[in-house]
Amino acid sequence: MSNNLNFVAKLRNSGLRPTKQRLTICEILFGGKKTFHFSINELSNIISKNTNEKISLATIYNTVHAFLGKGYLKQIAVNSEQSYYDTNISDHHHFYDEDKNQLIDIHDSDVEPVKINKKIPGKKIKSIEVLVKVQNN
Amino acid sequence: MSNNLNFVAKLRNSGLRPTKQRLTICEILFGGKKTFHFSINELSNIISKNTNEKISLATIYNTVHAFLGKGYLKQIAVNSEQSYYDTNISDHHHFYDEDKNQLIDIHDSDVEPVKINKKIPGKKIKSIEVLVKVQNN
DNA sequence: TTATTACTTTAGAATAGTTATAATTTGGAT
DNA sequence: ATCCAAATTATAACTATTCTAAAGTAATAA
Repeated sequence: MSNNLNFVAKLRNSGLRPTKQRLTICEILFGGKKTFHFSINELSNIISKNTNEKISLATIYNTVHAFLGKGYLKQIAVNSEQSYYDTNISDHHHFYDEDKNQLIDIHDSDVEPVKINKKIPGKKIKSIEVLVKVQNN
Repeated sequence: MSNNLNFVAKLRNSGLRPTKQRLTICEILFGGKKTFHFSINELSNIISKNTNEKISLATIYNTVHAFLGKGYLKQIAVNSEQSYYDTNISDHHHFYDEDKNQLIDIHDSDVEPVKINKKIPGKKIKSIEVLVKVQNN
């Protein structure tokens, strides 16, 4: 609850009304010390467990999409039946544990910068994502 | 049709019965000079257009999964409503054109090798995929 | 305040990709 | 030719996501 005013400002600054639902979701996504990865379903469960409020799935989808659009979240490319998001929007990459279906950060210091020596005419690079799939050995 | 015997051998070697459907799909996937990317839906359309046979969707899914499991295909990590596969199983990476929903190869010579200086205990690296998202500028 | 308006939330329907089911067919060994 | 396990098939079921239209709420101006 402590960051509430910050979140109100954050939302207002980006043209999003600070509704109760959005503030609750902000608190969960950005109110902790650590960043984390989540799917819509996982976020929904976190909301249920940590609050008394009930936020509809539609709103969760809407909010996550809005936050994505504003750059407050990053979407992570994994092959999975569900989409994964990251509250850590800084440049970094991921391990994907195929046994546990779990994402793990690779700190930027642990990867040599990826250099692409090719361009596509008329296109600009929006993001570079490295996914390292791992499995039990 | 020329490669038919090769495909029969290829399938037999991996413990898959060389059925008519699988041979047809082999011909389409591996019979051309160029490798390519496809979704299940696209593959289904290619089959319809290029052959007189009708292969059920279930079989297409089954076959693609079987080929994936045998390492004859690679799955590409993209955020999309559908899964993408690649007949080029060599190490290489991709551009993803978000405007056209289209994958484009990045030849290995166009990327510095990605070096990961971190390990996960008990896990081995299965693949390293770089996805460069591009959009119109 | 209150009224107005545009934005949000919501439940539930609709959609799309994928997987499961159960019956039929087929390949390959005997 | 016969038999059995494997493969194919149509279709049902499932799951993630998006859409819809109605009801609620925040911001603004009077």
